[in-house]
Amino acid sequence: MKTTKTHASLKDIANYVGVSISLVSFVLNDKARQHRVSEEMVRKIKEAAEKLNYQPNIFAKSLREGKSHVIGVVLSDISNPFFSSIARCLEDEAEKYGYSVLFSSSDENRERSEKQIAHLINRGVDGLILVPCEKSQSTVRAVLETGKPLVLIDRYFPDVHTNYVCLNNREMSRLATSTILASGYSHPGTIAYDTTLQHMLDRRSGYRQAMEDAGKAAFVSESLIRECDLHQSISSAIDKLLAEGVDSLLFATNNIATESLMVIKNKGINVPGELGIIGFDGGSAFDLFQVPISYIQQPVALMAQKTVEIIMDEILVGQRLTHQIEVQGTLVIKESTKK
Amino acid sequence: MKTTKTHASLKDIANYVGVSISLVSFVLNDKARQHRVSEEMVRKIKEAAEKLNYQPNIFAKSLREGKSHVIGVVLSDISNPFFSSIARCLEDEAEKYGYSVLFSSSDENRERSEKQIAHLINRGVDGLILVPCEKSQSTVRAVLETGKPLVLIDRYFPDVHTNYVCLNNREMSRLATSTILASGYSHPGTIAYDTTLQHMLDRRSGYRQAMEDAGKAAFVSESLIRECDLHQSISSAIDKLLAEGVDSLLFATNNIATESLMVIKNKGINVPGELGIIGFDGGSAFDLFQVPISYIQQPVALMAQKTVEIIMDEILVGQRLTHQIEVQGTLVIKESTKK
DNA sequence: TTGGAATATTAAAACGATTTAGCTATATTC
DNA sequence: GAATATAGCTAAATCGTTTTAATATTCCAA
Repeated sequence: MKTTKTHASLKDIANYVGVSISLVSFVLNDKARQHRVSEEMVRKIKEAAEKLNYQPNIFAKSLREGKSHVIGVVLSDISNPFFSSIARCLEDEAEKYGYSVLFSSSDENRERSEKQIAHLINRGVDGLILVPCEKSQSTVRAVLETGKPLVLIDRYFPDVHTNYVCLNNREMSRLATSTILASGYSHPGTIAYDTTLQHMLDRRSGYRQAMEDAGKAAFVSESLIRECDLHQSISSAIDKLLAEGVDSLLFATNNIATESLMVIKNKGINVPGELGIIGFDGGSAFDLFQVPISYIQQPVALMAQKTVEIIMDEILVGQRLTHQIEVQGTLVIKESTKK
Repeated sequence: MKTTKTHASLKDIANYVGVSISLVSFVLNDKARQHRVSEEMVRKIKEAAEKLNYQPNIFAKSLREGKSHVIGVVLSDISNPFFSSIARCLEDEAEKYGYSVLFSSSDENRERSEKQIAHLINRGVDGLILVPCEKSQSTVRAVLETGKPLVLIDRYFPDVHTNYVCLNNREMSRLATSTILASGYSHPGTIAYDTTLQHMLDRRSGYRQAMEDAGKAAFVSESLIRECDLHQSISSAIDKLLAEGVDSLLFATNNIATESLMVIKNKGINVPGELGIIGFDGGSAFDLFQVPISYIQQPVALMAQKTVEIIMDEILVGQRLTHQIEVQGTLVIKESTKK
């Protein structure tokens, strides 16, 4: 017959064996030697723990240590393939340290993200991993002030001194653009988000850099779009760019790429003949297009690994060096850029 | 100057105002009236709490109440679009109750999922939402025995009496198949996973039902594949089905569909002319194919809502009725089935 | 003037684990 | 034989809440 009592506690074991709670605690925390517990007692207590199926109460432990063994993560939207793959990798990495991960989706909304961060901190997370949204410098600074370990991922603020892990966005964008040029497209354009977020600025500036390097500074054709009504905006952005004589496009994110490809397909534009294309982030979707799409690949697993490494260092060791890591992307060339 | 002390406690407020801890607790938990705390005292305490920026310590609270206000979720793989969209909806629903969600990806591996479940229970989650993997009836039963609120989602076991929320798989599959037939395809086949999981059996049996109803029981062409080496298996599965004279296909999951479309594209097969197609679950990917793909749409948000509703009922009210919910899918017809 | 309500507040136990300081014996040293 | 180590164990505080039972004060009726 099962009682309502959920689990055996140290006390239960202590009573069962007929010793004090302290002794049981010592033994089960591998401090038996340190506290000179006799061999026989160790055996007895371990047996009892086994028999009573002892599981330490995590609430009590957390209360005592002031640690939850949970990391909080706020990202844009976990249903976005790029972020869900990051999520998966973060989960796997954290597990290696015995840590769990609590996710929140901010939808790029600053207020929402602030609430979520506050909520996570109240939840007692031991550290925070953030994909910060636009103009959230003050939010990030506020987190820094709490002293909670913090790592930004995918994005960073040049004017906020924090840990971060992100792609070498500028360089990858430059490389992609110069690759397009080298493939024989003379007028590449780009579509990016209309945001002040640094990773986006970097992706745009990489494009411009390549154009300058090619002596084409005069022909820089960028379309910036807001995230709302994405489909609508993309459609008119593409119209505009084509009217300007663009013969190839670099898409700054996977969402932009997906929407754009839809529009391009509907317009019946031929890729790569009429239009060359490079996207950010791969994904099976891009291989289903009329022709496989070239793309800039982000080493998501590595990014997650570095991120968790940094945060665990701070949590466990109390390390306080600032790590700012730029990981290298890979340009994956497929059919969409072969004129 | 900031002290290392993280946060103000009830004690700090009590000292500040010069009253007992109990009083502060009453006031801050809105039990002032019930405990006849004077108006003035309520004001003073609330002010002090505000001033000291009081945040209740969740560990202490959890230890006391035996509740964590966290729900654990074990699903196949959070980086799979279907599950990440479920994840997102679960997150949103749970938030309405002030609950957070802890995700784990089992990779359809039973042992892995068992560890994760144990880990989540140790973490003190108040309930579990599971996408159970094959042959994990005993695991599910074990969870039931702990008394933890439990809801299965997407899948269920006919021989285990649990809460679950899933699609009317059989009916949707039947409808999809009969729609294919009605569109003029005479020899539909299906590709599904080689598993004993009920949702997959249902999807297959729906197909067979439709074939029977159409008097075509004789021509039932199913290819079952294992999840490993998905791409390879799919390729040969399609070869086999085509050799059998299949002129249209129903894919039992989004992963199967994605892989299959890739193969079909590479083989240069014309859709819908040579081959009609219906998939499970939509996704922007399917719209990038040569022709938009018809698909069975699952009401993911509704499923998540029902799931969380059931589990919160058990957690908060202690309700112990068993809810077994089948939600209705929608057949979305696009070009891929228009012969 | 004594007893009983009603009001306003507090003390203390409990949740379960960790850890410091302390208490017995017995063993060792000079 | 007295002083001191040492081995083996326990008591009790602590983390921050919640909640029950108790206390103290006032007020009113009998």
